[in-house]
Amino acid sequence: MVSLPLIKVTLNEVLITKKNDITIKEISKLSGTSKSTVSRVLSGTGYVSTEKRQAIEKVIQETNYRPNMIARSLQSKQTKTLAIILPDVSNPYFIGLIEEIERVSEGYGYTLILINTMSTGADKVKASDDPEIKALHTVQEKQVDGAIIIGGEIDHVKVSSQYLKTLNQLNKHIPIVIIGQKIADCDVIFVQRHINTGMRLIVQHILSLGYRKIGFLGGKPGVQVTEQRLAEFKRLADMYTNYSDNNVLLNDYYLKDGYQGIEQLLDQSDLDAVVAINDRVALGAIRRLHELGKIVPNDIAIGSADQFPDSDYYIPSITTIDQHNNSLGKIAVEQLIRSFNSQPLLTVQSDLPDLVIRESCGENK
Amino acid sequence: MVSLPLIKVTLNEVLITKKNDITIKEISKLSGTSKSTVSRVLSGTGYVSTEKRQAIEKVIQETNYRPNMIARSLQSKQTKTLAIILPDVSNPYFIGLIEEIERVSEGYGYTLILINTMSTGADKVKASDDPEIKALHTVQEKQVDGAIIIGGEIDHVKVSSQYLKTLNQLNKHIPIVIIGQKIADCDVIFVQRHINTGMRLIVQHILSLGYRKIGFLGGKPGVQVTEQRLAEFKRLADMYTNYSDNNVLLNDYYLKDGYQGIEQLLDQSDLDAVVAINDRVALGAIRRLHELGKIVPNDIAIGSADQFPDSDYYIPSITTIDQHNNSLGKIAVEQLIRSFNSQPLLTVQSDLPDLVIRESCGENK
DNA sequence: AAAAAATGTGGTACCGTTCCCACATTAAAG
DNA sequence: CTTTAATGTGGGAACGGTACCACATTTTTT
Repeated sequence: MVSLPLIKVTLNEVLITKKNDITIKEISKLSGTSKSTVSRVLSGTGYVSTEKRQAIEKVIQETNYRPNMIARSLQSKQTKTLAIILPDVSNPYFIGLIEEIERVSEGYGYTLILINTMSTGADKVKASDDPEIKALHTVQEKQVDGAIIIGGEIDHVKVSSQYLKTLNQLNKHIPIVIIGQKIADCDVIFVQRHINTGMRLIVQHILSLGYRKIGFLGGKPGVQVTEQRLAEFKRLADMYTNYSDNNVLLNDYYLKDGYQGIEQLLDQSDLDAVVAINDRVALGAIRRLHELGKIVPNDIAIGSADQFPDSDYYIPSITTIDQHNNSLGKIAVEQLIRSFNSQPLLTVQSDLPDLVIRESCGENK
Repeated sequence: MVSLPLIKVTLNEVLITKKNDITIKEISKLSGTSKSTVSRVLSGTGYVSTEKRQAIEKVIQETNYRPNMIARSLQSKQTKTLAIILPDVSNPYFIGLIEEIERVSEGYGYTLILINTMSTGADKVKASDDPEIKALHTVQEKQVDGAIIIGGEIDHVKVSSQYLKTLNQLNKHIPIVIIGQKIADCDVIFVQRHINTGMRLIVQHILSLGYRKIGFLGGKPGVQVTEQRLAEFKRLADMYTNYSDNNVLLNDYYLKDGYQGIEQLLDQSDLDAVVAINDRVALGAIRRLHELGKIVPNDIAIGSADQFPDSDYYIPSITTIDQHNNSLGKIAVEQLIRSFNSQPLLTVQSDLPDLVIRESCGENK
């Protein structure tokens, strides 16, 4: 099959003068002063005569000079850069967080390095090939001022000891914030959600509507968020319904997991309501049910424990929990900044998760 | 209202030893050699005796030493860093691109700096406050090796001259790739899609199903992609249907634009099919129609010109165009790398956009 | 009017690397 | 057994800034 030229790239003949940027030395020459004086003008500290200041500013203007942050960082030992490490940028949960972290960092004058660990195609042969450990190495090498880690290895119930060792080692040199549940033997700063509250809200809502045959769908086994939500689900289900392990199916967090999982779950158990781990899984399930001729919520109710964007536009719209995830991003950055300034970290207060009642669980049964 | 403590942050008493990283000098001292020899071991170039090499490697191992990339960058004049500048990370079109760009960059040994220009709350008072110009300044200061720009100012039909000036100036020093439609007086590398083909495919599909009263919904006026798609739509609609300007409503790219827009569009014109600018707008429209008691596609067909993830799970699933957006990310990075190596840029070939037939346009009318 | 303080300016060491060069030493070639 | 080549090693300049210090000039205080 011949593929036609679709993507056009303009061949440009422009010679790119690589990094021949103007330096502070040249500014001083052009303005008839010294490096020191230019530096003083740049930083706005120390004494500079109005005369020289204006001359220097004029030259800076004309030459489009901008200080070289690399040189500055080498001297000052700070890069004004934060790193964010996460396993999957395309996950809506992370996207909101990235956006928020970027926004807040920018406000404090920090630039963001993005490391997507799932992106690595490398096989996990040597420990140094582990993309998550590699990410920590990058953080160290690039001399970032602080790092935020979300999900991935540290989110597992059992964290690899090699990873934990590297993490603790790194944390001696640069402050690290983890957005996730606290783990033992790890002295980094944790910013965590109250997982249980959200799960309780959605289960109680479903119970209040009269459903008593409730299942649990999705989430990767061995991951903290999954296991904690499941534990809370079990606790409540045990209390108020006829709970059985057949009511639970764990696989993963994606659309396809809801899509494939719902069928299997209904095969192994007779249910009238299902709590999905998040809106994506819920959507997958709803879609599959639709194809099987079952209407949500009339034939079966689907609730979700974690709101993702857009789910209010689905048909049916999804009854879910707003975990106020994005606020975690702001807090994470702020704790990092406090840490830079040797300010004590605060125990932050925030709104509780909210139940968002929409269509997918229906009205009273 | 009292807000209960939800987010817990562990107060850690660990003193963070700021950036007292071990240096090459200390490695040389500990191993009884010189800076030069250590450097040679690190880079794997030049002559080093097996004896000394092993001694040095042992010390490196024990001390968890990692070379300081900042110092290295200052000397080598390359940072092994790329910047990606875009207006809105939460836009699904951009997310796929970010993921792909990160993946490919990582493969080439480059780290990614993420700059989200819409995130800035700053008012556009002075030109230097313009977040997009500020982003270019960051790129210059951070000495990145190359930058990729997607959307935003350069995607407008009329680009601000101040911005264009800054962009061209920057491009003299570092290679820039723009993923978007070519604009005049701009010598950066462009990677562009064939917008028209996709629009033609979806319109032809809708025509082939028998619809003749076709509208166009969504997209920000003044933005190239919108205007080009609209122009192609008009051309085809003029040819095969009874076209009127009332059949078109432009607003923006988001869910709410489809949601609000569809009602207004149907008020001003009697339509039996609508092409939305992308799947998000399509979903918004479908949701609103659902609330108004109109079934898609039975009462009205909704097609889309740009596929976003997940839209195959919607009810109804959306008939759309796969623009193969993600491949643009790979190409962008590769052109940048070629540019670093002074290799000529290639006119890349790629698959044509594909029509993805699903449910929202129905079968034959 | 002299002393003290405030203001203004350039020189130089340093940050942690790499790279070039000079100098040893050993091995191979004549 | 000398000459040349290959191998091995450390010293020091450079990258582009900042920060400290010494010194010169002006202004203020006593």
